[in-house]
Amino acid sequence: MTSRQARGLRGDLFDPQCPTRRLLDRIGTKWTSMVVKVLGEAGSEEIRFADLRRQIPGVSQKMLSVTLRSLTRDGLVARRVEPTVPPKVHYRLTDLGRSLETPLAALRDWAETNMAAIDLANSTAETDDGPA
Amino acid sequence: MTSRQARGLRGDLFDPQCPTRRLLDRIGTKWTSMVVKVLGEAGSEEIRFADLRRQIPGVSQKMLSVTLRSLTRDGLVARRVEPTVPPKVHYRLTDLGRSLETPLAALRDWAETNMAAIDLANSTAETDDGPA
DNA sequence: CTGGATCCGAAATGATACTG
DNA sequence: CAGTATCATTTCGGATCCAG
Repeated sequence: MTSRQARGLRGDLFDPQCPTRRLLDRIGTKWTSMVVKVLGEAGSEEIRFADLRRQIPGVSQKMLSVTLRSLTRDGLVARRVEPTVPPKVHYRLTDLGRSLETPLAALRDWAETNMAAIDLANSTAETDDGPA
Repeated sequence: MTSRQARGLRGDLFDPQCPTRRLLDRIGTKWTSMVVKVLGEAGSEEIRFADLRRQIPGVSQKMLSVTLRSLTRDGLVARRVEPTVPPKVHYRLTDLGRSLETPLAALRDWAETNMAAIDLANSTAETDDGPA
């Protein structure tokens, strides 16, 4: 291992170990932000696998499973199994997961405010009919 | 090619009102956040392609080009060409791009604060043994 | 110097079937 | 119901070559 971390590399977005880069790698995956959002809106209430899937249209069983396992491993989501037949598995955000909601909400807010501008920029670039 | 625009038949067709997903698609790509950060730290100063590349260790010429083109098309980055020989191309954040810095900084702050907890959760889960 | 075009391998995603 | 395994497809990222 390098000693770069010990050098106080916190802001170094360029290091593969940079926390921001790694965080973006995680929440940048297709379904993660949606899962966090759905679980976040549920507050401290738990949601079952099937319900979660129903609330995230388009997600496959596999990808939801993969996403949840990743989030659980990261300590952002808590998983509780009811050993019944058939089994029921409940998910909820941990405190750590809930703490992510604030910056994620800021990003969401920015997105909702500015995606229209981005779309406009895209359509403008396509037609290239900017002001003469 | 319109790789991002021409795909809307499956992924986000059901979710046209969630721009967050699309934003994360963009800033989640490997080099975007780095480019935004470098350009952001430069303030309103422009940075040339080669300088940008030098400040982002590991980025290939192609990916920097692709990333910049994407950001430019999105209206987050402004591109100015000096028609000299050899040509010089300068980049800087637009106002829209700079506005993204705030939520991005919030995310960065969260990452720097909490990635250690995520790493801890991971190592705990891996051994499933827990520290005695 | 800039950056587009193309080929290739790796990783993410998705569809389907199967297990406990 | 929840989750895994397998296979096919798509996308991403990197290397290289080529053009203005």
